[in-house]
Formats: sequence, C-alpha cells, structure tokens
Amino acid sequence: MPETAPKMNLAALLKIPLFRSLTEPELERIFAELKITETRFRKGEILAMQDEPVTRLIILLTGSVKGEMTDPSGKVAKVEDIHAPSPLAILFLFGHDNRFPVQATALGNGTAVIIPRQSVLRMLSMNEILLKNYLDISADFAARLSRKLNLMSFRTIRQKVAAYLLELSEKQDSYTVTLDRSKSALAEYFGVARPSLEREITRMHEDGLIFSQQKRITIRGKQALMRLTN
Amino acid sequence: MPETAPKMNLAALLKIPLFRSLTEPELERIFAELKITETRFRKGEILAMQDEPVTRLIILLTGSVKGEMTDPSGKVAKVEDIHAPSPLAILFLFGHDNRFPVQATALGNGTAVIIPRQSVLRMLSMNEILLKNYLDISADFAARLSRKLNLMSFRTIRQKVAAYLLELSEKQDSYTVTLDRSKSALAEYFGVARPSLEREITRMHEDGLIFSQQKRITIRGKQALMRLTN
DNA sequence: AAAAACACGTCACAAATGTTACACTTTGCA
DNA sequence: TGCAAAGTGTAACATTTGTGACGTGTTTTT
Repeated sequence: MPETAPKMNLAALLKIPLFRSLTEPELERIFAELKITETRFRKGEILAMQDEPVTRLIILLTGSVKGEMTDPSGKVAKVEDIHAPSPLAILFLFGHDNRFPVQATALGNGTAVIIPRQSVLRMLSMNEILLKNYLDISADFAARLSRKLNLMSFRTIRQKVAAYLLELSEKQDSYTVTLDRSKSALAEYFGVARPSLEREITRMHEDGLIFSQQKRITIRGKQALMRLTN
Repeated sequence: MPETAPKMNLAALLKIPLFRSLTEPELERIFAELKITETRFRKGEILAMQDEPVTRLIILLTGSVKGEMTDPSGKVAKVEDIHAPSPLAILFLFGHDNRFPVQATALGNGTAVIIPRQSVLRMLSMNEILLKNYLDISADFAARLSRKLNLMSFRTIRQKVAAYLLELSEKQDSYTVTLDRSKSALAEYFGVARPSLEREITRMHEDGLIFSQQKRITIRGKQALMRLTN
C-alpha cells in the first residue's frame, strides 16, 4: 500500500500539463476541496491491475511504470512504458465498464497523484482552464491511438514504413529523418518480425524509394511513398 | 451551405445521449447562452472535409453519414458509417492540431446540431451532468478504438477470429454466437481478404475449435481459443 | 417472375511475412 | 579500457495470407 505524503508540492504540480496555466492560489483552492492524495511508490510496486475497473485518475509525477498485458497462461504479451509526467489510462476513467488494459508496475521509485473519479468531475467543473487541459490531454491520447490504428490497418510492411516515414518527415520537417526508435522497437511497434522489417527496408532502398543507413533514412520517392499509403 | 432552423426542438434533444438526464429548463438555459445551431442537410452534402481542423462539434440528430478516407490519387480507401444520434469526431474536438480523419458525406437527408468548440467548453462548465455525459461518450469511443487496435495487433487471422468470438460470446452470454456482421464485412473489419477469412474459419472448424454454420458459430474449445489470444 | 446484386464456400497459385540462425557492430557500464 | 548486452544486417526455409476465379444459393430490384 502506498503511503500518503503529508503535504503536496503545489509548485511542482503546476508544471505538469494537466495543471498548466493555473495560478497557485487557484490550485490550492481546488485541492482544498477535493480528495486528492500524493503517494510514493517503490520499484516493482503495482499501481494498477489489469482488468481492474478504473475508478481513479493516477498521474505520475516522477518515475516511470511499465504496462504489461498478461494472458490467461501468465505470459507477458505486450508492453509499453509510461514516463512522468503522464496520466495512466486517462481515456478509460469514464465510460461504461472501463478497465485498465494493462497491469502497471513501477520501474523505479517515484511519486504519483491519485484523484477519485468523482473528484476529477468536480475539479473539471470548477475551472475552465483545467477542463480544457484535461480535454486536450485526452484528445492527444486519442489521436495517438487513432494514428497507430491507422498504421496497423495497412496490410503490408512497406505501407507501414511509408506511412511512418512520411509522418516523421513532416514532424522533423526534412526529407532526411532520424528514426525515433531502434529498428527492433519499430518492428515491435508495427507488430512484425524484426528481420521482416529489415528486409523490407533493404528492398525499399534497392527500389530507390529511400536511402537507408543506420538510424538515418532519406526519402527519395515521396510521391511513390504517398501512393503506397492508400 | 446548410440552412439554420429557426427554432430548436428541445424535447428531441433531451433524448440524445449527450443531453440525457438534463431537465428541459436547464437545457434551455444552456442553449440561450451559447452559439448553437441546428441545421438540415441533404443527401450528398459534405458535413466535414478530410484533414479539416475540427473546430466545432457536429451531432447527428437524424439521418446518417458515411466517412470516407480518400488518398492523394483520389481513390476511396476506408469507409465507416455513422448513424444518428451520434457525434462526429468527438475525440478530435480538442487537442493540438486535430483534424477530421475522414470526409463526412450525408447518406440521406437529416439534421444536426453544431456547437463551436468554445461553446462546448462553456457548456460543459455549466453543468456537471452534461460534463459527465460528454466524458462518458468520449470514453466509450476511445474504448472502441482501443478494442479495435487490440484486435488489429494480433498477427494471424486465427487470433483475430478467436478474440472476436470470445468477445461476442461474452456480450451475447452464450457459447453459440450469431455474427453481428456478414463474413465479408468481418473480413474487411479485420483488414484481411475475404477468402482468407473463410479458409481460416474452415480450418478452425476442422481443428475442432469451433462449429461453424452460416452466421452462427459455436465455440467448442474455449480454453484453446483463449490460449491463442496471447 | 425474371433479373440483378450480393454473400458464401472453395480452389490453385502467387506473394508476403515469420522463423531460426549466425556474424558483425554499437552502446552502456564496470 | 574492456566486457557484456543490445542492436543490426542477412540468409535459407517454412508458414500464412492474398489474388483471381468459379459455381452456388439467397436476397433485392424491376
């Protein structure tokens, strides 16, 4: 059981996205009225169980957790790491019968703020800036989900690579992009075998679509890549 | 350009999920203060363009629209139909640089309520029930997204079928389920070729995992199916 | 009632991807 | 600095999935 800290560091809270643009007195007023606790957790501690109903918002202030999806036979299936400052499962706090999709285990010591669902509701009602922050954060998570779903709905690896590179190229505003993950991690993100991804990148290089060396890839045939992502 | 109706039917609005559990006077008070318009649209009319920034909430009251994703070459890629009463792109109303993922075209005549983003924010601040409704609706959409992403992240068709059947079996509370889509539609939902899906279903039947006849499928090896969805 | 459109089941063959294995390079850390 | 761990590139072979085609039955339209 996590221990409750006696006092909260409001100044630190103001720096996390959810409370951005609030004034310290305003935040103090909100916290005074609500059931909000700050807890410290240790490495290996379980912050949330898989399939447990989401009844509270957990916001990592420091530290990080790994999200593990375990199957009936007990093997770990899919993992995702979450680093502070970030909320856990914010998209699943409301709605009907929403549960944690993964088990959240602390990767190291850290701290988190825990706010019961009802208090979140009250809190958002009290301050419009806070409400907008919350909606923005939720929307950004949803957009990430949607982007990934879009990616996964491409059938061939070549299409996924094309879509990923075009997106990276826009974000980094250059035809030469630096991969933001290792190729192994990218293969896992795509849900394909690593050698299969390597082979496809090699072929795209041979076909003149891209120029690939290590983590840097240059787009040569932008039009052709775009035609792939139909 | 859609024409603005002179007067709104509040009683009808109270029946849509977003305004559920509100009183008529309350709703009247909210609408009086905000910029909300009701519009009528005709078959073929475009309600939202793909990649257009989402600056307003569009809620279908009657009728339905098709969502089409068109690629640079102009071909239609993926479609999804939305039926009243339902909001369009509610998950993308807030957040940074969020745009309509599809073009929304009316399938027939109908009506919709349009609320600018700023008004949505004000509206949600004014009434806690409304806020909860909004968050619940958003969360349910996010959950659907998440479920589909989970499905798409299974590599083999057999795994997808297993996961889909297990979920249907829970929802219909029976080992014998009736598919809620045609097998063609299911293949499209899975993002696989129709004959490939048929073949896999046949094989799973042969392997004793399921008993398949037409739209009805009976689960024979629940344990085995669960082991597949790792 | 006839015609058209659609869903279904199946097949042979082509293409894409996964698996396993090995050698080499880079990175991180003691 | 040097060692261990992680990441990378590549190959041969196995497996899965896609493609195109065909015939059948059922529903919808005319």
